Amino acid sequence: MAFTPSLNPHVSTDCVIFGFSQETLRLLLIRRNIPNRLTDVNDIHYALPGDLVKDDENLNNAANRVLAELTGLKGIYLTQFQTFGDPLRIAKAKDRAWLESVRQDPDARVITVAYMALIDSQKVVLQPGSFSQEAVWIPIHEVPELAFDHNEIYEQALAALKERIQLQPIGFELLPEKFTMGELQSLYETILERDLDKRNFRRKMLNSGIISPLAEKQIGVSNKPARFYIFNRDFAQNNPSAIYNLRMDGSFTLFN
Amino acid sequence: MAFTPSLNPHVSTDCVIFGFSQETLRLLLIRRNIPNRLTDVNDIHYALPGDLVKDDENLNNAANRVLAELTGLKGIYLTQFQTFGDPLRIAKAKDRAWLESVRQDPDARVITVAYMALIDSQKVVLQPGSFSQEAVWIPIHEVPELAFDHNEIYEQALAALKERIQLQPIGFELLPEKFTMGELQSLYETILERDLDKRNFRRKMLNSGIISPLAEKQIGVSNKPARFYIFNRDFAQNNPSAIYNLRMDGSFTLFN
DNA sequence: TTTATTAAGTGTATGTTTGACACTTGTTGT
DNA sequence: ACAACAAGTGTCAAACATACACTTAATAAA
Repeated sequence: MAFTPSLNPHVSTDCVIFGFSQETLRLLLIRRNIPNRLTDVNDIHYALPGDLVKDDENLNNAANRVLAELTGLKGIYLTQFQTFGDPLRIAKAKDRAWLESVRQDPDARVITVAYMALIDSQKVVLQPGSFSQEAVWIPIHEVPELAFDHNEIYEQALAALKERIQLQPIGFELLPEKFTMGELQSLYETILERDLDKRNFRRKMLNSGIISPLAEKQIGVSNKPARFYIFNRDFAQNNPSAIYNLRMDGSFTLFN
Repeated sequence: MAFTPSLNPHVSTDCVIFGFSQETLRLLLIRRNIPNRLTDVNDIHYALPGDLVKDDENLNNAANRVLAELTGLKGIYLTQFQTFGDPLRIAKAKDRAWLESVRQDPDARVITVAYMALIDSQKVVLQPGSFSQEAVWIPIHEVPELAFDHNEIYEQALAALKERIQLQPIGFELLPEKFTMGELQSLYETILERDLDKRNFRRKMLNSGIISPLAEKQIGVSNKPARFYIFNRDFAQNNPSAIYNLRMDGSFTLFN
């Protein structure tokens, strides 16, 4: 029986992984050193971490596998946000030489399911990369030109993050267990790209019940030590919109 | 050169198409009459409309094509909301007999990019179906058991609709050009599954600037005729959160 | 022609939340 | 001691949310 080769596309996942440190939102990227045949100088290629989805693997598992291989972490906040499938999204790639060196068919169509991950970057010990790969944290305002359509994917992820943080208490995923009010506010200000009033922010957060103060305070800082707080994960799950001042009838308000 | 058959999955789009008529939110489904080999009685199978993505087609185009073939409509509100890719989502299908009758490899993996469409159901003249297919509007509370994992997809779509209508002025996509305040409120009440106060609803909608009153009123109704309003599409695009009482600093409130 | 029925349309008073704003506190470093 | 630094705190006015009931305009029925 004649077998007609399948024209089915490949399916991959790409992970847009956000971290937050030193008052800066950062992106975890893969860096490759690739010899450029023309210039004989090593080009540096950055890309979102990702991989083909395996035959027996569902999409979430594929994304979790990519994340775990890279960071060694499991149980991270990871959510699908959009699927990209332009027929030419791979063929249009600028680093075509590299593509040809890596794949049998550089023109093959690849549809990618993009995920957004939020991690406490302090937890991450970047894993030694397979191949000549290396993972690096890049501040979001310094993201270079990426492979394929990864710049677009990243931009969509950032937009999705900005939107979702206004609806769900996901900011805490980017902070350590114990955090100060200042860190929390700085995180929100960074993502939302605007200043928030310290007293109003504090009032809303505390009134919401979504965080609890600890007795513990900072030590060794050369100013008044800040109190630590923890995120009430259970409370948040039972009161999905708590931080947004949920009213009795379901409406709510966002932060000022 | 030996050719290894590709194990790549198929990729399809499925469309969850919502309409609103007679105070009821409805779903546009495909109905097939399939002879059941065992019972020799025709089974009725319902499914979400969908199709494989063609080689040269991007995902949005594929979804738009499915929608246009079914309804004859273009330029409809259509948005990707989630991708489903469990390896067994097709193989687990209950109507396996049908699957075997239709496809070479009933076990082949299919990853589907699900879209949500909102249409003014008055505009739709359902197209004569190809094959023994027929499109039908089913009230959302009467949705039967669907093919594959389509019940799950539909439920996710409904949840996404409920969430998005609280953030974006998309409800108008389900209404005719000219609508009454009562129709609009009824639509919101249906989707949000709760009653809204007539006076407060009216005040918020009008203050928002997102709709404008027309001189025209209902005729032939056996009660005080309602005024018609139109959706200010341009205004809404320039003021994305207008209906939610956007404050000067970006925060907003939802309907009460 | 009167009366009933139906849904549209309208205003106000009270409580809550927001938004704007500046000084004091507690720690380390000099 | 004191300088530097970020943490932490309270109030008032304006805007908004919530709750609530009667009048109006059309047709249908008597």
